[in-house]
Amino acid sequence: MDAIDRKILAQLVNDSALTSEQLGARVGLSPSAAHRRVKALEEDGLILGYRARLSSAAQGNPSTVFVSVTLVDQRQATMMAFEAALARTTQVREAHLMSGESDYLIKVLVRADDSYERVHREILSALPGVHRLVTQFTIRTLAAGD
Amino acid sequence: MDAIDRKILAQLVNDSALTSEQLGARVGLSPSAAHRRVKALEEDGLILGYRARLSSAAQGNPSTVFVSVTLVDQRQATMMAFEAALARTTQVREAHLMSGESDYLIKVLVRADDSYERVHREILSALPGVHRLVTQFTIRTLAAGD
DNA sequence: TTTCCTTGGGAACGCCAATGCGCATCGCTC
DNA sequence: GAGCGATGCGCATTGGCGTTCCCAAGGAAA
Repeated sequence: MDAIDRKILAQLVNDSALTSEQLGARVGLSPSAAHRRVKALEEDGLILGYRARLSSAAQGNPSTVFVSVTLVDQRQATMMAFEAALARTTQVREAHLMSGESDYLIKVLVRADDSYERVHREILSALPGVHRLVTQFTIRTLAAGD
Repeated sequence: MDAIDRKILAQLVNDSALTSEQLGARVGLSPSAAHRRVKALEEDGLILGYRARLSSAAQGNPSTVFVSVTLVDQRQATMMAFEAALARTTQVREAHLMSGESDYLIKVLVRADDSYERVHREILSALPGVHRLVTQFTIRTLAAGD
């Protein structure tokens, strides 16, 4: 991990469809050297994989909702069951165990052809161990991060 | 946009390094047909691009912090200046204009070799138009979403 | 100084992306 | 119901790029 590796990672985070030739030109390396670096970064586990970035339309023009979740208790079994159920939902895109008032902060994407009322009732309220849900609606998202 | 296109998008979101042959096999199409579909999805703007997914180590083993931001006022100039400054930071990975108490909810990644105290003092507090910052720390992140 | 190790560039090889072609299917029109 | 255009498939081909080889250059250790 030197300066060139960091430049390579920065480039590939922006656009992983670059050819080795283009990548090499941007970081000051020959195509073969750049390619070798990338392969090494993959094998070292620094690059986990590659994924397509979808337009908002391709995701159903979703709106983002943040929900603070409080569980009925903080026993390990309760938390594990809750987290396992979370992983099976498709709407929950992020989940963080939080310090402070509530237990979890989750980010939920609600498709435009769906309703938050339904998601709240059928999905979120149905999660095991949920005691309280506090919803924060977003008006506009600036940087999605993904 | 039919069922096959949706399957293709689902595959490429998970792994965009698939060859056309692999992709075709997974969605029930020949390599050439799968390739044509992908190109069409790109040209229609449904696929915005491709990016590498980095390991936590490659990002400096960061911890996630959510910050609720209240601005001094909600004049358009104030909000635009704040948002423009946000876009220039590297630590802020997500930003949402929110309904309710505070104006923005932002997700901040703090590298393990950095300190939130410094980020709070030198970066967040320095953003233009900031009136109040309320920080929520994460203990553990389950699904990063990106 | 010699040797080894790392990392670079250049070139050959093989695979896959990219495209043209023919054909099947579907839907519209007469 | 027959004809026709459009759409989208699979197959085959080509060319570009990923992949891997080899060799050279530089630095560190002996």
